[in-house]
Amino acid sequence: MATISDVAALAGVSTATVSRALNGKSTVDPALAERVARAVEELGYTPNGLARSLRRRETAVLALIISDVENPFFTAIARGVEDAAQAAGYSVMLCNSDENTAKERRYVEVAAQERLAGVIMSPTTGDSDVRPLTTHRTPIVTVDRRLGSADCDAVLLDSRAAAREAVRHLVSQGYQRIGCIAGPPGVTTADDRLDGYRDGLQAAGRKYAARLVRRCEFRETGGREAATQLLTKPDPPDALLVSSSTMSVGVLQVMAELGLRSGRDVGIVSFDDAPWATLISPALTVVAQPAHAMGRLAARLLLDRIADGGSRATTTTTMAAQLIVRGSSTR
Amino acid sequence: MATISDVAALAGVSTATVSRALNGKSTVDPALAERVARAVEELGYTPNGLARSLRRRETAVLALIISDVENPFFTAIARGVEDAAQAAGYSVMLCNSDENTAKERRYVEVAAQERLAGVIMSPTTGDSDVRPLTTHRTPIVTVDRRLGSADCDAVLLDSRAAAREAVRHLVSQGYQRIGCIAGPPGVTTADDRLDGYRDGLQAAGRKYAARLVRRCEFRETGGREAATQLLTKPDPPDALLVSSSTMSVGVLQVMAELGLRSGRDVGIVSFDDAPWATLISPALTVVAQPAHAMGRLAARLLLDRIADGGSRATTTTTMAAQLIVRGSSTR
DNA sequence: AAACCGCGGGAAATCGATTACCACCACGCT
DNA sequence: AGCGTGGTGGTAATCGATTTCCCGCGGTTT
Repeated sequence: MATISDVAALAGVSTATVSRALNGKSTVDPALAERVARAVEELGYTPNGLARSLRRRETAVLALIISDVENPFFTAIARGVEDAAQAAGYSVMLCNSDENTAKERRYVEVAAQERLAGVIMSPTTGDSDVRPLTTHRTPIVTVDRRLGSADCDAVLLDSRAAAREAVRHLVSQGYQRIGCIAGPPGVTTADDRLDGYRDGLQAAGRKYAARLVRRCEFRETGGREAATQLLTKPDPPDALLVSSSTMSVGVLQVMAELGLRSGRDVGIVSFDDAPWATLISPALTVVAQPAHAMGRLAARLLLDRIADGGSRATTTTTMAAQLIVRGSSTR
Repeated sequence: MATISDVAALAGVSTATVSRALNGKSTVDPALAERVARAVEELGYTPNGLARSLRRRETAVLALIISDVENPFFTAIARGVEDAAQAAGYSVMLCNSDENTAKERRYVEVAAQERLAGVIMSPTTGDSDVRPLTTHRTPIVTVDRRLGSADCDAVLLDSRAAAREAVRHLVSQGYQRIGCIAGPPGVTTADDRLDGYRDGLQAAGRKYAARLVRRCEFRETGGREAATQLLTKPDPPDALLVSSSTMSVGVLQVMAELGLRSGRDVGIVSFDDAPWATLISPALTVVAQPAHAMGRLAARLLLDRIADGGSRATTTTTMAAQLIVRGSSTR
């Protein structure tokens, strides 16, 4: 509860001197600095960050708005962001939009109101509203997904190429009816992966069939529903490209319930390399994404932009995914 | 960039009226309110949250300081906290201390400086330093772990009883040399689980043997190291109680490499019910923790305390874990 | 008719820091 | 001796909201 005036009074100096002593901007007589330090110690003084930020018109806090804290892909991004931010002396406020446009919107508003230094986000849809941020010229970097409505740096994965590559692999393994479980329409990665899936089929001279495709949430329950629909009808797919590891949990559960073995009965390739991918049998073939690196890069781009005041032209960085072939996609 | 004065000027009223119109505290002439609303719209005005919080001496933001964002147990807690906080109109700043006392300390300082409304934390050690918060009377609730140094609400799991129960189960299945992989000394859950393990052995008339116990980080690599040490020596344990699902990933990897099958060769019981627990074969026996409920309760307790100004006596809530027996702990 | 009340709204104080500006002093140079 | 000059440190303005205090006005009470 002590303020800078209390410290100044106790040390017998002005508030200006206390401020200078604590921030080391200008030179202060060592004797006075010592008195200030003792007063600070004695009062247990902590500067009021709100007052400081208000006056300085800046904060050392970033927001990271992700769409699902329980998805390991996003938490890996969060780690990357945090590592880079911490190194630069910034703190990270992690916000979970839960794939919910309203919650996302709320966090965008909070970030704007609290005048945070910048925002990294994976937008729930391509046209999420970020106007509260743009009007304040708060720098934005998107990660994993694109934002159509604002011109900002983006760190993406080449989802389309990765999906194409995955299909090519499944074709090469002799699977005939390759299906796809994709994310919800409007989410850029979901659309991109579906496009890549079609590319892959086309490249192999196969026809696209809507009955082999389902779109659902990027969650375990989404994977369950989609897999149930696809695998319990006549003439089911004999291979599936699944768009996230969270979905794959649901897919694999359904397969176990139906007595289907991955690889032999249904070839599976999943996006995201999960820690458990090698614990199951057969091990899961995955499209590994460099999530940590993506987060780190996004944070660096944001910090750059904060530093240079947004003069630099916006960039889009596309990183490559890596197909790791394991047992679930080989007969 | 517009301020309340700009709005006031455009609407032709005083800043006081603008403030009153926007916050609806006192009655304002509908005609003036309308003019204000139009001016706000036209300027794209967003109130400056820093100035507001400074004046009001309060924020609608909580901090949640957890020790590992990549641990699903903690992200489930985060979900619970967020659900309760959102419902009450609060935002959550999620901070990852990474089991690192220095990072934790930093976030504690940031929370104190930013005058956040309250803090929920799982302290990295029992005597983490939270003085910056206590001097400001910022309410604290600990979750999952206790804090020796401050008197605050706590939401815990009865780790000791759960560990005892797990050992009892392993004994009943006929395992003879039951080992334990526990977390680092000083972390309350780690110590509690180890105590429960000893209780369980004692209750079964078994002797505690240090060579069957390893302490390591709550991570995959920790689990790998501990399992490697325990399982590659002569007279290895024929069952293991593992203190987290993250550790179990490492343990199961090592077992696969050594050609050991869980259940038959080495009985395994792990804390935390992971989504992949039923995907592996045999399925993993777990001590399920009500993480989401723990988070929700912690947030409610904190919000109560914020509301009533900290008059209520502190409480400690201990929740029960549930042993879910699957194949990894039966022969 | 005087006194009183309630209410809407403006002027200015306030929250707690940082910082622009200025006064002062000691020192060195011409 | 007189005059910059550079280093210190105090006074007060400032950031952008909220809130206290007070004034004026219309209506009611006595």
